[in-house]
Amino acid sequence: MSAASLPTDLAILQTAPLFQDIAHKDLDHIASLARRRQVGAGGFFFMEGDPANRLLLLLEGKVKLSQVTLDGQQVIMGYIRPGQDFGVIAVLEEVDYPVSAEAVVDCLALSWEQADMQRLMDETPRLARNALRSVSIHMREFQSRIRELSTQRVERRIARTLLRLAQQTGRKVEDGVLIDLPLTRQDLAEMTGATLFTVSRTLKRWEKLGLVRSKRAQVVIRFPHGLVRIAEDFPD
Amino acid sequence: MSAASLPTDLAILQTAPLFQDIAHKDLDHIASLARRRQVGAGGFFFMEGDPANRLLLLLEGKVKLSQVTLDGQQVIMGYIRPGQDFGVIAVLEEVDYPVSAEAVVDCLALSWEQADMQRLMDETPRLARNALRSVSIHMREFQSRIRELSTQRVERRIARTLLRLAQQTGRKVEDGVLIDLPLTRQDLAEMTGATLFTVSRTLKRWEKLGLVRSKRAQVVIRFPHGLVRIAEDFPD
DNA sequence: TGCGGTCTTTGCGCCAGGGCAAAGACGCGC
DNA sequence: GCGCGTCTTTGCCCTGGCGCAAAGACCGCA
Repeated sequence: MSAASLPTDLAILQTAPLFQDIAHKDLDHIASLARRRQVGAGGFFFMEGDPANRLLLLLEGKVKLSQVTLDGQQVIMGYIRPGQDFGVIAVLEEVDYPVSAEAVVDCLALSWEQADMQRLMDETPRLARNALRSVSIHMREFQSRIRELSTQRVERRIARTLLRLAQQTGRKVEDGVLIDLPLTRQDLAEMTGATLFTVSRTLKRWEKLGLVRSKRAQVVIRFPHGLVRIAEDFPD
Repeated sequence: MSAASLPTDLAILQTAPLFQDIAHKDLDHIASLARRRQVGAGGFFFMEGDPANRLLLLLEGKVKLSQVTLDGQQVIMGYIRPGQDFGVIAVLEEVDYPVSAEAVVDCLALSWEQADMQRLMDETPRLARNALRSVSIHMREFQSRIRELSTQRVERRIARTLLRLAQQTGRKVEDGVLIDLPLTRQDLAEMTGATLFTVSRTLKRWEKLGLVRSKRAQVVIRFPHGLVRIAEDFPD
């Protein structure tokens, strides 16, 4: 199951924020401790509530992090793209994953066992600091979402969410920026604290205004400035 | 301005989660690098947007962490109580504090400079891990709030918030649990994503049911179970 | 090429909770 | 003990967005 790292792995490790400024030879050692794991679209790397014992780094694909409420509603906490780490919480003992990690397309990831990663961090303090940065960045984003959910109305939140997604996983296409994820109305609703219906109506309205173009599970932003205007915090 | 650590400081450091499992002599060294800072009620330890260059540990008092939206609305991200750290983000270079830290009563804190704390973490890996845990705990709480804001209605969110506050800063009094903070309706609104008015109406309703007792800037929970019932996630 | 499952749209009704105004109530400082 | 500023309550109106139902649209698969 586990394998010696391939050259490609090392190349990605070098660009991953988690391993920023780590010496080349250390990186080699780190890579040798990793295990590769492939998960098909729809599969899970781990589930909310599982004991957190492995830290992961995505090499290929897209991973959705989400929680489920007791009455079954899903809430999407974010998406992970190649080069990003997830499950960092696994460095701490005695904790469970607070989210589920689902492959939304076919995925490939590296993973490290808790004890190994702890040892690595002890030997390479810079690694610990990088992990702290990774978590802090997520925290910032969560703070923004709390602020938005507390103070802004749905239309604005949807606009902001689309812009954020465009920035993170956007891909230039002929007539705009394609959000390069299978993204249903339902998904958008679960990211914005709205309902599927409201999202659908909102996108339709924007489509008529020429701001976006959308199909089944796909959104293209044609006129980002229009969305920015809607998303702006300024009182108009 | 800076001073040799007092015996009392050491005592608190030993109980602080940030310094859990740190050897006694290391703690001594850590304490010697700390600076003490006193801030009166209403004053600020730092403001949102300031360059984050000091990590703090609260010794006495209560600190409110909040953000302000561009149009001036405040959102409360949480309260810090003695023994807890804040501004941990200051370990990272080139970042600003994402929140403001206001003393809601007279406060006393220790603080460490960025460079010192980085060095300490390099020397004492356990310290880095503790910092990671501190941030992770906040992150969990933020995830909960996002989930709540996305899926639950106001009454429930207020109930949950009161229960959380009671657990964190509650003090047993004759007829229930006093939330030991100056806590206005406005504050509660800023923690729950509601309006001052809705909070006021809700508390009044609960007061009539005998669940709480409240005065100007003060709430006492008289029948926690009642609030729990309201806060439960179960579909009734 | 047709079938079934998933995703999307749209109409209609409804109500939780926001916004505003105005009148208390409290408590601190002088 | 008075006065003022802050906090709280309450009434009234209004609407954004949810809930539901039902009909389409799209896509992959056999």
